[in-house]
Amino acid sequence: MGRSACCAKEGLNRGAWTAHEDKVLSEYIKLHGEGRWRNLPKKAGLKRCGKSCRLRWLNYLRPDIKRGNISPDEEELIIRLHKLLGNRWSLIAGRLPGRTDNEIKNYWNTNLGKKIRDPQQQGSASNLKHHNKNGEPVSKKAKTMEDMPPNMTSPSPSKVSPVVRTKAAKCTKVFINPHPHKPLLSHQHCEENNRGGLMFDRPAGDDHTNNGSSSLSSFSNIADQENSSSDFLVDFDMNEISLASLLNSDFPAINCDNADQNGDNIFSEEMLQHLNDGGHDCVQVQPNLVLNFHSLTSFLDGDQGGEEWLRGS
DNA sequence: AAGTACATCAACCGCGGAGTT
DNA sequence: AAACTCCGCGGTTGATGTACT
Repeated sequence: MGRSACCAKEGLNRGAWTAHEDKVLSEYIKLHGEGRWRNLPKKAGLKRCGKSCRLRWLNYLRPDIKRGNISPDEEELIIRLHKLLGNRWSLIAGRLPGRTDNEIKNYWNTNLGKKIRDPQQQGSASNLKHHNKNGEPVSKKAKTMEDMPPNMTSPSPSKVSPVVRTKAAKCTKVFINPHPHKPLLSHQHCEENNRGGLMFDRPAGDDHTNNGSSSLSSFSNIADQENSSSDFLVDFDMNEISLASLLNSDFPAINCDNADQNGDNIFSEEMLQHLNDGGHDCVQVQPNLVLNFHSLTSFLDGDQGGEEWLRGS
């Protein structure tokens, strides 16, 4: 059936994107929004295929991209979601705000896959890259922020090409917030993307620009504020959702005041029963049902609940 | 210092599904 | 219903960076 041959056209640029191309694409999408990828390059004046533009935007240029280290919580969630979903990277990425399917796929292939295959390796996979001759783990990226160049965008003297190298600065320090309810300048404090901009946490309640991804932003806000803590609570605030919507949602409304401190159950017994009955397209979720991060992973990790739930969708 | 091996990740490729004509 | 277009996904590749010898 009619396959798109856009990438096969001759005369189109391929390979690494230049800063100029990035700028053109970003500005076009800011003005006209995402979508209509096939016609986008022509209208934007880019010599790229639509697919390439889409990929560049989704994986790199999108403003809500979170770059830098995968946190231990994220890592744990990826592992559990992968156990449940397999290589459905886009679904897994949907559960990790700011992360792209490509990034998670790469992270899995380079770190977690090995870790899973070799369960003897304990601890964060990112610390298990290399071993010296004494068998001690040596992180290939074992640079502290002090070691980072002042500006990651500065091309090395030998590289004056306009091609953008899209390496994110990685942070190897862990900040523990002794006051978990105070806003925390967490790991993002030391993240730096290749465009040279430091990413700072937004003040609580600061309604930053979000181009229609409010639920994502809500989740990100909480994640930003309590990122290092594994016990942030996420609160469902909806009356009726479909399974697919739930799976693809980002657990939008946050209400920590109503959090069940035990946080053991994501869903009520009634709801789980409902889910396990199968054949239902929709479930009723009680308002203010409390979800905690570990509960989500526990649920997904369960023998029945998560899998049944997904099968139902 | 140079060469080699390995790790990382952005980008490409091909396919299938959904939507439209 | 068939033909077609567009989009998104997952697998793979290749350029680059880093560690080791």
